[in-house]
Amino acid sequence: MTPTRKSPRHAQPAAGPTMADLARLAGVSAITVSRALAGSPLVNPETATRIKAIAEAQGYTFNVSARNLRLRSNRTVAVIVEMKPSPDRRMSDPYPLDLLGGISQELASAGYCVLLSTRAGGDVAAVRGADAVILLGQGAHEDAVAAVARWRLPMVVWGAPLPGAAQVTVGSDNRRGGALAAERFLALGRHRIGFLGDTAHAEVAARLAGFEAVLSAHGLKAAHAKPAAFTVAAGAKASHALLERHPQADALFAASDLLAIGAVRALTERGRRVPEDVSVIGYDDTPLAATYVPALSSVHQNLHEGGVLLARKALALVEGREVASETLPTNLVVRAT
Amino acid sequence: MTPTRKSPRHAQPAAGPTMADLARLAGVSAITVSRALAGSPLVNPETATRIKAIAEAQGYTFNVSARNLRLRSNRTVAVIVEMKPSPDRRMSDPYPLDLLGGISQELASAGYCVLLSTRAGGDVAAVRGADAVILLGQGAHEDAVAAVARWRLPMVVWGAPLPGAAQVTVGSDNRRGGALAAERFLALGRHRIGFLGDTAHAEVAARLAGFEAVLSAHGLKAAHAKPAAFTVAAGAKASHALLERHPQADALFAASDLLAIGAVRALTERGRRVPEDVSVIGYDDTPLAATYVPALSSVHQNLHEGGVLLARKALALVEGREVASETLPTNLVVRAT
DNA sequence: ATGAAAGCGCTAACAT
DNA sequence: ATGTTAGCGCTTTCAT
Repeated sequence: MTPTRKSPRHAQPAAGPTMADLARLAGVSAITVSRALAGSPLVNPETATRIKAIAEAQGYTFNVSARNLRLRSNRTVAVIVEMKPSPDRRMSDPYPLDLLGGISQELASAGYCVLLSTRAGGDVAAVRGADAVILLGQGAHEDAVAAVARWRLPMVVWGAPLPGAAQVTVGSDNRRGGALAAERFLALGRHRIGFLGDTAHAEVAARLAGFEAVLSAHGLKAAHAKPAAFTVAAGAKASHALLERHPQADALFAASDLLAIGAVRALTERGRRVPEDVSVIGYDDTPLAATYVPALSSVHQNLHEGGVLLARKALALVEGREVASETLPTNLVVRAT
Repeated sequence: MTPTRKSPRHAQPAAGPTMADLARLAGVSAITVSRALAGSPLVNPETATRIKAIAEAQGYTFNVSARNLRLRSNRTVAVIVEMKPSPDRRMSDPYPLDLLGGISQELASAGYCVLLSTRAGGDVAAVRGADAVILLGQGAHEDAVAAVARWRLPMVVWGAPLPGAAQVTVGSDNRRGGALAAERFLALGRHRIGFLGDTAHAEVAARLAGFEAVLSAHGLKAAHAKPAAFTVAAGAKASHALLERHPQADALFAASDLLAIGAVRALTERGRRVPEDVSVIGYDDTPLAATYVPALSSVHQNLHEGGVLLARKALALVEGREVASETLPTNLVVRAT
């Protein structure tokens, strides 16, 4: 009646060896194996070496789920990327990947995993089970933030800090980025200045705020145009609209490099030369900006470092430490335009 | 002596409710809760609805680790990206993100998770515990493939199929891409043709093979130059070297758009006009190519679809199904160059 | 320095 | 349609 050995009630594809198996082979108990593999100082170094050798020889793989269940932690951070993977709206901004690089590096070195998902993936159990969420991009009117906040997980957001909001934000200094662009235009003697960007995005709003602050200090105002998307075509269209109203514009600041390229295209189509007649500054300093002809001036943000910072704050949140929002420095890379 | 209730031996931060808690509240057993939440047809619809309501009200979150432990499967696929996240070598190719979009979408809809990692992350336990690996990029001389293959997990590789190799590969038709470029050059009446790319990468080798096959059918040979990296600067440098040897070249095919832009730059520096004197074709059809001036002709590959396919094959491997390598169609997007 | 016992939360098998 | 039993592989007490 007493259950003697493993009664194979579950017809499973017999997996690799467990710690118990290794223990049997090494003539020790499972807990010693656990300690040895975890590098605990409690085990005799010789025993530990022997156990590790056996583990290696047996092709042992650690069962993460078992540990996670026992420890009630998943050592996993979900990263939510705003991706609309449709053929027409390609993810042309390479910025998420740079951020991901930083995040991945930092989390990996802390022994955490990066679980990649989109907003739609929020109902996947594993995402909800993550120890924290990193949200890349707040979305228009912070809708993404609101959606993910409902998951009630520790959350860090890449974007612009919002006055009223409680969540932790990491982002480049968008205000300063905008201010730098304005200062550059003023230094060039430009006075008929336009802005291209959808302020429904908090980052863009901050860029505009910094931009306008400098201009208004000099008694100037900026004309706005709101592109429908972050694409070259939308940038060109919005620029045309703006130039229709302000044909004498001599400087345009765009909220992204793609929009800036659209602006250059629209200006060229209208027979206005860049940079002779009109200065253009973009944002993000993507490879696009550097290689474009004319080489595009652009506001640079260190995305890799941003990723590292996002990861660190997420981990701090998991550990219950106090965490504050942080802003990364931005700088203007002056090129031909 | 009989263990009556939960003896709280483990001082853990009391997590949310478990299925047992919900069962108690609903006046059913845990297994019924399990079945109800899993949408099993075995439970009375009314009971199921009631249980779901209670779960919702209690803020229940499913414990993935427990299920994974029980089911001996992690429902997770690791995606290995070749990222060297250093400031000088930015990840400028946006292609991994498009692939990731497709992968993520497909895996999520199958209830699987995407675990993002780099080659260095191979010792993270969670990665080794994944049900399969998707490797993005084979690496020079397939070193990445060799490294990841050692993990002995079901693996699918994005790249070019190799004659001798056993692993499953998904990639665009690199040979055909090369052939299309060659045909275009011939149609333009070009005969002094050069190729820019490092054939240590199998994809590049395949592009060159297709390219040369068409040329040699017309009794032509291509001059080679091997850029040190996939950057504009390396492309320009390699182009200069090639043009030093073949100053009369009238067409250049580059293994990536960035290299192609480097080539245009080098040509311009040498006083040769593009496309009047020299035709240039790139590869990948990145936004870079479309927005560059002159607009760059480039070989297009559908990366989103590639990602979907990678994911499907990975899942098929997990399920023990037969899986074959696959090649996606490529087409040439003719622009100004 | 090592071990015994217990249980993390879930679900497959076998009842009823 | 619902319940009982058992156990996935690991690690934290509390012994020795």
